[in-house]
This record gives sequence, C-alpha cells and structure tokens, in this order.
Amino acid sequence: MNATTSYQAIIASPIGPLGIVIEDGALYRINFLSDETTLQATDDEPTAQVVAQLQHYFKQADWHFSLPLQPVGTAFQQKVWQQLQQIPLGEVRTYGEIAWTLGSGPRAVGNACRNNPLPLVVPCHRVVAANGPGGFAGQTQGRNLSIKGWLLAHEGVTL
DNA sequence: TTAGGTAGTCTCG
DNA sequence: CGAGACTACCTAA
Repeated sequence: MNATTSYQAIIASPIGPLGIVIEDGALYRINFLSDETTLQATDDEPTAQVVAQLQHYFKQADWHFSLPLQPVGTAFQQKVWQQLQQIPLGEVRTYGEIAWTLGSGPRAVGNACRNNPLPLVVPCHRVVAANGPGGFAGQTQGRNLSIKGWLLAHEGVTL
C-alpha cells in the first residue's frame, strides 16, 4: 500500500513489477509497483507457489489459479470477490449484473472491486461498466486502466 | 448529456 | 449511533 509495505516477493511482469504479500501461508495482497525496488525474497513454499502461478498466468492466460487466499474485507466485499472468481476466463460481467445476483446495487459492487486486494487472482478486470470499461486499481483512467485492457486482451477479450 | 436513484463504506460528532 | 459525503454505476428523459 505504501513505502513501508514489506513484500515477500517482487516479480517482473508484462504489466510492470508486482509486489506480493503473504500471511499465514495464504495470499494476502498484490500491488502494482511503479518501479523495481529491492527484492525481499522469502524463500518459502507459499511464496514460491504464488510466484510460479503468476508467471504461469502471464505465459498462458488459460490457467486457473489454485492458491490459498486471505483477502481481508467486509462480508459484502467477500461475497463480491467470491462472485468475481466465478467469471469464466474470456468472459466479462457488468457491475450491474454482479449486483443483480447479489441483490445489491452497481455502485456498491464498484466499491468492492475497487478494494479488491488480489487483482489478477480475483479477476476484477473481468468486470466492466454497461457503457464503458469501468476502472481498475482505483483509477478510471491512466496506467492502471491500461493494465486492465492488457489483461483482457491477454485473455482474448475484445472490449 | 444530465439528473436522479441506488447500495456500501468512511468520517465526524 | 446518525447524518453526510464520498464512489471502478445505471436508467430514464
């Protein structure tokens, strides 16, 4: 989240360096970093698993993550993130569609997506607005949104 | 293009 | 607790 965040691993990827935090053996957070910083390599099994699966995903989009996850959030956010993981690769849903299945509202879903701590693994990039691309990693334009575009293209989706 | 409506969360007090 | 102000939205006019 900020400069004091200590990452177990930082890996290079086609969308820039990714910071990875693991707690109690489960994936806790993934951050998009602006530049390469020192790698605080934690050479344990959970970290190796996460790194390997992420690299596999970048190499081949047709890949289903299988990792212990520990995203911290409210009950509603957990429900939304769970729904996101049901979206098949190569497909997208709108905020409104997700909201409908949960008996909630589109803006609330957008809020939950914005707070998703595990982008890529919890595929918030597969959620778009009814009349536009929506946002990504807190931004409605700029670098993060182009990352969203890259991910969708990587998965064969044309907006 | 805008004006409301909507649901969840956060911040004050 | 309650009011008010935020959003990665949506629909109707």
